[in-house]
Amino acid sequence: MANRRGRPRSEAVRGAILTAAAELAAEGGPGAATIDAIARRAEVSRTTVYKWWPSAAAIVLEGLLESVRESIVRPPGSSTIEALVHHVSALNAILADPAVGALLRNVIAAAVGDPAIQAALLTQWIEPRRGAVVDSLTDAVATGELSGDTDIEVVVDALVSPPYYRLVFGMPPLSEHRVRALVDAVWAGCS
Amino acid sequence: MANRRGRPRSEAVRGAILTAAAELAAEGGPGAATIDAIARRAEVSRTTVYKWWPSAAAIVLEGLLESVRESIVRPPGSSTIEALVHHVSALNAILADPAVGALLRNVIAAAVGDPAIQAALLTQWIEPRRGAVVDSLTDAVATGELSGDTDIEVVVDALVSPPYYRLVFGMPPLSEHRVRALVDAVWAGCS
Amino acid sequence: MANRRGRPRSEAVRGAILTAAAELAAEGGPGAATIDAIARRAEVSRTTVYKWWPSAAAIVLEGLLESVRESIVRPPGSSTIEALVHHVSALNAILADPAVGALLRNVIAAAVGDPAIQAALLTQWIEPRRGAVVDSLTDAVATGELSGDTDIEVVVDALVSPPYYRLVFGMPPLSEHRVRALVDAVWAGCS
Amino acid sequence: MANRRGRPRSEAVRGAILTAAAELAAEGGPGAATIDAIARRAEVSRTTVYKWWPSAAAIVLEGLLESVRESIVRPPGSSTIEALVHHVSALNAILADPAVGALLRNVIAAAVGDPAIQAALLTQWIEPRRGAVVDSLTDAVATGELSGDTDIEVVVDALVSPPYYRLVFGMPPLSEHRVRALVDAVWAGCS
DNA sequence: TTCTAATCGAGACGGTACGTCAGGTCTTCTC
DNA sequence: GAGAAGACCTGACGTACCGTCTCGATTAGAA
Repeated sequence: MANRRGRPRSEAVRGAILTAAAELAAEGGPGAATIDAIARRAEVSRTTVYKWWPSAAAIVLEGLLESVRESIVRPPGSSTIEALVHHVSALNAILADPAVGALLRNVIAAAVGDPAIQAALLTQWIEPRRGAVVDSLTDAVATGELSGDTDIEVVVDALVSPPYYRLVFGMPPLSEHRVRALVDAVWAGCS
Repeated sequence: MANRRGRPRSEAVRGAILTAAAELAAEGGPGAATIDAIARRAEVSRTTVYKWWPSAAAIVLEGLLESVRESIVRPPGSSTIEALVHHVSALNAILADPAVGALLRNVIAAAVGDPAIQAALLTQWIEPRRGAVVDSLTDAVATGELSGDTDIEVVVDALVSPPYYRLVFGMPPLSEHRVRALVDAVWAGCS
Repeated sequence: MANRRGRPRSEAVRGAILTAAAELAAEGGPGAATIDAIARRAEVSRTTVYKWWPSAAAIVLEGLLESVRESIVRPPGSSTIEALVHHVSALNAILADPAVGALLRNVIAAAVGDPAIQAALLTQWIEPRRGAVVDSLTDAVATGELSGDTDIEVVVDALVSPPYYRLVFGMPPLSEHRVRALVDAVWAGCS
Repeated sequence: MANRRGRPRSEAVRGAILTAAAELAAEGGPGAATIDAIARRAEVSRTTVYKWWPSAAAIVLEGLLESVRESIVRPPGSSTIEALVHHVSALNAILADPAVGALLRNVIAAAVGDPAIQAALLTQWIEPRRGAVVDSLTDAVATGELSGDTDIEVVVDALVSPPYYRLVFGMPPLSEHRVRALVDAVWAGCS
């Protein structure tokens, strides 16, 4: 396997940029996380930033995805309803976290009007998470827990959209108790 | 009756600005609806725009609110479930409308990082609509259709957030049939 | 003689405007004496100002001319040299006065690039004063005090330009003693 | 020898800006030489102009100083009076030149109300020129040509201020013959 | 070791939009 | 008809950030 020639990319620089972007986005909103400001805070040349990312939002998104890489695991040996509660609860906790929530809001704002961010957000954030819920529900249909003519997409929507909705509009996040109530109601309604 | 002094505000100018902002936001996203561009398209002086609105997003929001002023009416003589279907269906239709949906996405993006827009969006758009649903559900509790310990906020969230979720992330809107399935499931789950 | 119709022009308004303009010009230089600022300080409508003067500099000039209307009188029974000293000394005193000097500097700055101000400044300020000196020198030629081939314009220039020069470039004004030395030298040189 | 890092400053850009400013100031007066107009005519970005100069007048002044860098040389082997005639004549010629005269008028106008321009004008234009005349006169005192109690400042004022005076008030410039007469008269008056 | 290719840093430059200010014009009402 | 009040347009202001560019300095593997 051939090693590249030339000076290798500095991991320290990459990390400093991701950190700086995350801090700025969390503190001052999308207006603060400009490429200029990121470069200044990371003590890095603007040129270097432009070399690796196309926009400030792309940096924030990359940091966001890196910080929440795990967490789509279904607890082994759990019932369907428990798996759903687990998933929605975890999602809700992530979005309610002030740091992560602020980052995601910034990325969502940037996705409007930047198709690249939009696509990355969809394929790298939304779809994996939906997929996990879809899997749980598909299993439930297979075992007969759920009727075969259940519209799974609708159920997923009802389960996962409330946390996003509250985040996006700046409403207080759902409590653990309400998450439980939400999943119970939806589950009861379709089983 | 006291007549105002000075030259009266031109309604033509206001209309041209709202229209221009709506067109730009629908066409090119939040990046396109700058105050400069709005003033140019409306053939109006930039200073005039600044005199009446604090930001481009405020213009878009005002136009949006003006264009969907009605539409929170509960059809008379309807059952609770019918009223809910009516409401969610209407909401979904509004958000699925390419023009209105694009405008709202822009406003949502602007609300991140602009507390004034955020507050206006919440009090003038979100809350009235939630209120209508809350009313229907409160009536249902009063008539015994719904159990007294139902958490109404949770039910509202489950009903109204999916259309926003799909709009925000650029997913295809819910079909009429799926709206019906959503309301049925949630209703069944909590009654 | 028929009286004019309509409301007569308010003398109070005119005075307030002239005063405000003079104060602003003296305090903050030409940048401060804008029509907006003058109208604000005089507590007068901008429209009214525009109705009577074409520019801020015109107001300052009018106030300036009004404040130094007299002062071109030759002391009776004086010799030519005494008359010259009197004139240059008076001119120097006027220009050295902080208030008047500041106003004149403003008007001079405005005259560059405003032909109307330029013409008014020349005919209403410069020429009357030069005329007085020219008269004294012409008399001196007539009485034989001065040679007939003296170039009077040159002598006038040498006498009156230093105070303006020092005002325009912000140099300290001539002392009374130096004014005397100046007139003596020029007089000695041409007689 | 240390080489500079970064992209070197474009001399072409600097020259284009100075030229454009000079042309605009000469043509249209101080109102025409705005930074916007200069940038447009020089086909240069406005931000670049702001990077190097604080105001339009500073550009005009820099161009002016550059265009008349030489010209304070005393002709070798000349008598004092010849040196004075040479200097005043050269000064008068410069100020009478339509291009240079217009530029200087603009700068003078800008110096009122801009202390930085005022100071630069004084130290970089006025004082070097006065200094040359002062030197000639000091020499003359040393050689006994001039009395020791001559007030040199006064003599300098009498010699150099007339050309400025005529320029500033838009009067026709002195002819060569009148310059000679001026220097002769002042010299005769103090020797 | 030297060459070579890449990263990284510094800074100039052309742009676009920002929000503000002043100059003017016009319209309406009041004295 | 004078004056007040205020809407509107024009155009320049100075700033911030964008993205591109041209350099020099640094750091490695490859020749």
